[in-house]
This record gives sequence, structure tokens and C-alpha cells, in this order.
Amino acid sequence: MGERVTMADVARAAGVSSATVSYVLSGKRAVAPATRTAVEAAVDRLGFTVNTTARSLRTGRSSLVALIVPDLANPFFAQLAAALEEGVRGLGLHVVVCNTRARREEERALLAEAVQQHFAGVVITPFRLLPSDLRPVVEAGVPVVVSADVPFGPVDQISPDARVATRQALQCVTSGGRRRIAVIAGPRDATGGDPRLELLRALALQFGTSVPRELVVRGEHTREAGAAGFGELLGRRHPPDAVFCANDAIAVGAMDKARELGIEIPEEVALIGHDDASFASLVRPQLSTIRYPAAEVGRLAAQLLRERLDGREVFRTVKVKAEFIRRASA
Amino acid sequence: MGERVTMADVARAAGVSSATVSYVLSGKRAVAPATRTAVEAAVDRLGFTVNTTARSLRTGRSSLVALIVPDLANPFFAQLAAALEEGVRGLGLHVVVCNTRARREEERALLAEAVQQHFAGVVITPFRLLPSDLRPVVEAGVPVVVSADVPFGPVDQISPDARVATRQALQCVTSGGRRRIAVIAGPRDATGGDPRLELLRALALQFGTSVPRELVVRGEHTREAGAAGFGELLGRRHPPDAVFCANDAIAVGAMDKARELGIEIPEEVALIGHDDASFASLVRPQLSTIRYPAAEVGRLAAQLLRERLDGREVFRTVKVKAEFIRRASA
DNA sequence: GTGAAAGCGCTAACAC
DNA sequence: GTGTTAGCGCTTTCAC
Repeated sequence: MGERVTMADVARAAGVSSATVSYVLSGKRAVAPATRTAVEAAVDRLGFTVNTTARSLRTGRSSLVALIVPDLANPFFAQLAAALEEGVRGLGLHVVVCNTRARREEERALLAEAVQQHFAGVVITPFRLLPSDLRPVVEAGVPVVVSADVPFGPVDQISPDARVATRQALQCVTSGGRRRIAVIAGPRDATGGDPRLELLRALALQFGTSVPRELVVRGEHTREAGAAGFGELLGRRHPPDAVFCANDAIAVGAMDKARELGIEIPEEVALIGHDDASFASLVRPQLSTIRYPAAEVGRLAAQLLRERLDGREVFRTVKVKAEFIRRASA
Repeated sequence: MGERVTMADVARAAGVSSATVSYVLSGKRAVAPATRTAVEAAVDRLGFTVNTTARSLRTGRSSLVALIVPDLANPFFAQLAAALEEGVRGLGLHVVVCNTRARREEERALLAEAVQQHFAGVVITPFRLLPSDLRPVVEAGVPVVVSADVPFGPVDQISPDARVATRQALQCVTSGGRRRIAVIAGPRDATGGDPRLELLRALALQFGTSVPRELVVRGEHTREAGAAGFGELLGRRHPPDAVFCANDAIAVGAMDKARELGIEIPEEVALIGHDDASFASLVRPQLSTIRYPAAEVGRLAAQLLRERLDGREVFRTVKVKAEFIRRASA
């Protein structure tokens, strides 16, 4: 049992030095065809696989990619995780998941660890983190991919381009004659403020309306917060006839509360989510939402990481088109 | 930047040898109080953290725990992952997620890797894997925790105790006068057959009914398969008036199809899921389901792992009570 | 109670 | 085109 096979074993079996075995495997220097064949045969015969721990110690670079997200139980992030894992598996890397529960301390702790252990990469959806928290990571030479709505400094980044989709959503809502547009936004201290809210505000003007301050409420990105926020909005003297939510979990919570209050959606209040998490099509009425493709984001993160490990020096920002998915709730 | 701090640095700063630093940190041999204090001060001052790669190389044991699941995008597994991660973080371990998409080849490949790289542990929900596939892992000394309905041999295991819950579900269904009970089960080649189906069959007899062969259909654990299965069942000459599903995703698919066919749930057909994945309470009508607590399973897996790393030799099987959650669909 | 030193398996100079 | 070898940072035996 066990009996780990080392490069030295392979070298002995193939009648070469362990350096040659290493070079055959890495392709980092030319090897005579006959030698290569002999080594490969020995590798197969003995069932050798490289010890990534030893490799990491020697190269000073771990094989781990940290995926740092606020809430793994949100299907959006779970899908992202699955896609990322698939994307980096071929590179011999492993994805370690880190659930921060939207807490800055955890976000920071995990970044610190990524630096200390010299991770192969970090993919992060910052929630309460500041861009400056990333600097030491980048400076330590750990590739960072940020998925965020707002620019996050000198890192590779994936961001939604939600302008068209948001405009369509507004079109959908206002063409029905709705004018009192509300927003259930994320917490005030979230990273980057609330770009989704700001985009909406800017575009609302184009539709001859606006998002008044008294129709903006805030909370965590959870179902519970959504219910609370919706309740608050509907208690206003002039309640809204359309509510945009920062993500789908919030929207679902809003729907819970609407039912509780006996408010018809979409007849009395139109409801629009964000992300198109897997459950958006499950609730009734089905949730209209601004779709941001989690799997695509995961794939892209893997690609950006790979490019950087391949030596790309400049930072890239990739925009991913969001898409308005009209269902029944608006 | 970078400038990794090593034990040697700490040792120098504290005026001791690196061995002593190691012993202070591990507590594996007695250290004079004064020495301990000096070392701890140096550790703090320099911001030292142990290099897990070097430690792993030396001890022959990686700090990774593989979580091998069929479908990470299923919130059930995402929640399990989050809980497991939380449970092992304090041990200095990392959870690497592995999505097998229910394919035996991937399950096997990941187990092989866990052996080769001497992972600190494996937590697996086998889907098409055979118990014999686990033997080499256990023999290699890698702690394995299996989450499965059926006994899986000499490993630590977490299993549902669904007898009471299933009885309650049957009670609920039959007390309404329903007699034609159908099942949408998992694939025929899934690991361990279909214990949920068998349990249901056994208990059905106690309620003076049965699950006839022609009312059992099979498919993957997906929404799509659920829709297909439900369509198939309702096409039978004598369609069912109650349908039990192997998991909630299947049940949701069944609900999709019911709506498409204009079949009222629960009036015409009662529907019962399994797991209580987060979306069970989102669909309308809300899904009655046999709840199996994902977070609890994740926590327990972490605990079993910890116990084994602490030296427990015997294998444990922990039963987790499932619970019938009655909502609107049955 | 403490230190010296070997060595885990690999990579990458450096030498030929 | 190939081999020799130092050394990554830690743990642990052995010696004192």
C-alpha cells in the first residue's frame, strides 16, 4: 500500500537521471526521442504522478486557487465555482472554496493566506473588501481575478455590462405606465457602493422618471433582507409600483413579503431581480431578472488565470453582457 | 513585498533553534515558559505563518480535503460544502471542491489523486462509484467520510435515517385517500441501487398499498429528468395520484411538467421531494419534502475527519434523522 | 530543555 | 542532450 513512486524511481527504471525525468514531464528542455520514450514508458509502468507538494515547495508556488465568495450557498456562486473548477482542473490546479459570509475580516484573512502560501491564484467577488486590500496580493505576485461591478485597480477583472439590459428592464416597467421605481440595494458599506443602483438611476432619467431617495432601501444580499426591504417600501406614504433588487435572493424575499401583504405581483408592483440565479425561474410568478451568467464568469476567471500563468503582464478587464430576462414578475 | 518569513528567521529573532520554534508551535514537546514566550513574541512581531507546503512535504500529508460531489450547483451540495469548509478551517485544512457531474470516471480520478497527493481527507457523496473504489484510498491511510444512504464498507459514514419521515410522508399521502403511488428514482446504475425507493416500498405495505413496478421511472437527479419522468408516469394507463421523487430537483421538474400538462398539484397528484434543498420552499405550490440537513452533514463530516486525524481507529457511522416537511404539494 | 542535522521529492542552475 | 547537485522550509531523531 502507498509505496509512493518518485522521480528517482522512474529515473532508475528508465536508466536516466531524475533531472531528465523532470524535463521530459515539463518539456522545459529538449530531450532525445529515445530518452523521452523510455521515460514515458517507465512513468506509465510505475504509475508515476508528480508530487505537487514537493514541486510547490521547490518552485515556491502552490497549486491552489482560492475562490473567495460571500455566499457559496447562493446558486450563483456555486455555479461559478463549478465552472472555475472545471476550467483550472486541466492545469493541475485545485480550487479551494472560501465562504466569507460577506465579512470583511474573512475576506482579508483569506487573501493573507493566499499570499503567505503563495497560491497559484485568487478569484474573488469582493463584498466588503477595499481595492487596497488587494494590493499586497498582486505585489506578492499572486494572480488575482476580481469579479465586480466597479473597477478594482490593477488586477484582472470580470465585470457585467448591464447598460442595455437595465435599459430594457426600465423600458419594460415604464411602458406599463409605472413611475414610482424603488430599489432594494445592498448594504451601504459594501464594496464599490452600489453601481447597479447608480446605473438604474442614470438610465431612469432617460425614461422621464427617477429613483427617489425615499424609495431606496438597503440590506444584505439575502432573502430575509429582501422581505424586510419590501415591507419597508410598501409602508411608505407613496409606495412604489416597481421594485428593482440587487440580486435574486432579495427579489425572492420581496416576493415572500408581497404574498404576506396580499400584494399582487406584477399587477400592483413589478419586481425585477439580478443575476438569474437558478431559482429565478422557480418562484411564482417567475422572476424577471437581469441575467449575469455565473458559469461564463467562472470560465473566464479560469481563462484569465491561465493567461497570467502563461506570462501575460498587462491587466485585462473583460466585460460580460448582462441580459434582461423577461418573465412574469414585471 | 513577499519576503517570506521562515522558522529560521523566527528562531534567529528569538535566539533559539528552529526545532524549538517548531515545538513551540506544535506543542509536541515541553518547552521552557521563557523560551515559549520569546518564540511567540518573535512569531507575532515577524508575522510568521507556517509554510504548509513544506510541512506537507516533510510529514507526507497534504492539507487538502477533497469534497467530491455529483453536482455542486445543487444547493444541497453547496450548503454541505460551505459547512464542511467552516468545519475544517480551524484545523488548517482546505477544502477543494470536485464536481463529478455524476460520472464514475471523475469520481475515480479524484480519489486516485487524493491517494497520490496524500490528502488530509476525502468527503464524498458517491453517485456511480463502487464501495471497492474506496478501498485503496482507505488503505493508503487517507481518511474517508462517505455520505450515502447505504453502508459503504469500512469507512466513516453519514447516512440518513428516513424511516420515520418517510412513514409520515406516506401517512400524509394515504390519509388523503391516495393509493396509486409512483416514484421518480435515480438512474439504475447509481451506487447502492435506490434505498429511498426500497424504504418507501417497504413502508407502503404498512399502509395497505404498494409501489407497483409500472409506477417507477428513472433518470438523473435533475430538473429535466424530473419533468421527463413525470410526463412518462402521467402517460400511463392508470396514472399515479402521488409521486415521490429521489431529490428536490427532480420534484421541481415534475412540477414544471404538471403545469405544462394542466395537472393540479396537489389536487390531482401529490408531489413529495427529498432533501429540502433551498428552493423547495420557493416553488408554488411549495414542495413537501423529506428534509435531509445539508449543513448538518457538512458539519458532521468535518467532525468525523477531525476525530480520525486525532487518531480514532474504528470506523463510525452517524445517522442523521430526516424529517418530513409538509408544505403545499402533498 | 534544547540544538544539530538529515531529508521529504522536486526543479533549475551549472557543468560537461 | 544529459547528469550532478543544491536547496525550497519544515519536522523529527538523535545527541547532549
